[in-house]
Amino acid sequence: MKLEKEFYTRSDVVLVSRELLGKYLFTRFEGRLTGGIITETEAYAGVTDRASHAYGGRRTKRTEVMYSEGGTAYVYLCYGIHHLFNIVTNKPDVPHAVLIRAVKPEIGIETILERRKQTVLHAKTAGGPGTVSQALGITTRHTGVSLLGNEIWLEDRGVLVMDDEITAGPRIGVDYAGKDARLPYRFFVRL
DNA sequence: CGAATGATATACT
DNA sequence: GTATATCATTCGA
Repeated sequence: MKLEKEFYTRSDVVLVSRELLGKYLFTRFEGRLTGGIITETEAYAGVTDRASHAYGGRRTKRTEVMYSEGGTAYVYLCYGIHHLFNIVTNKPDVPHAVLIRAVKPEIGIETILERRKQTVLHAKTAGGPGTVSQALGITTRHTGVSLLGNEIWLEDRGVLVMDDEITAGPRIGVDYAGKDARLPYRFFVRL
C-alpha cells in the first residue's frame, strides 16, 4: 500500500529515515513504471545539522521546497552531473529531509537499464544517490512534486526489516560538516 | 586516484 | 549584473 502523508509528517527524521529501508520507491513518467526496494538512506536534520542545505535556517530558492510539508520531493543537482533525490519530512517550516542513497531495482528493469545505458543489472545500477535518480528517471524538474500523487510515490509491500539487519554509520561525502559529519545518520541494509 | 561538469550561493563591481 | 568557489558524486584508468 502507498505510504500516507502521516508517515512523512512525523517529527523524527532519523526514525523516518530508518523506516524507509525495505519500502518501495516508484516512479511513473511517460507511462513507464519503474521501482525498487530502498536499501540505503541518510537523514538531514535541518537547522541543527551542518551537513544540511538548510543549516541555521538558510532559506533560498533551492532549499525553499525543504520547508514544505512532509511528503514532498526535493531534487537538486550535485557536482553539475548528478540529480539527488530526497524526501522532505516533518511539518511545514521544518526543513528536514531524507536522502535516498541506494535502491535495489525490481520493477521496470528494462527501462532502468536503458536509462543507465547498461545491459545487465549489477550492484552499481542504482547503488548511489546519483544513479538511483538516473535509474528511476528523476531530475531536478521533479523537485516540489508531492509523493502522494501518481508520478513519484512510495509503497509498503510488507517487506520486514529487522533491527539487526540494519547498519547505522556516518554519512558519506559530508566531511565539510565538521562534527556533524560523524553523526550516525546513514542507514543501510544488505539484501 | 582524478577529472568531469553546471547550478547555486555569495561576494564583489 | 558579473565573477568565482563550492559541492549530499560517478566512472574509468
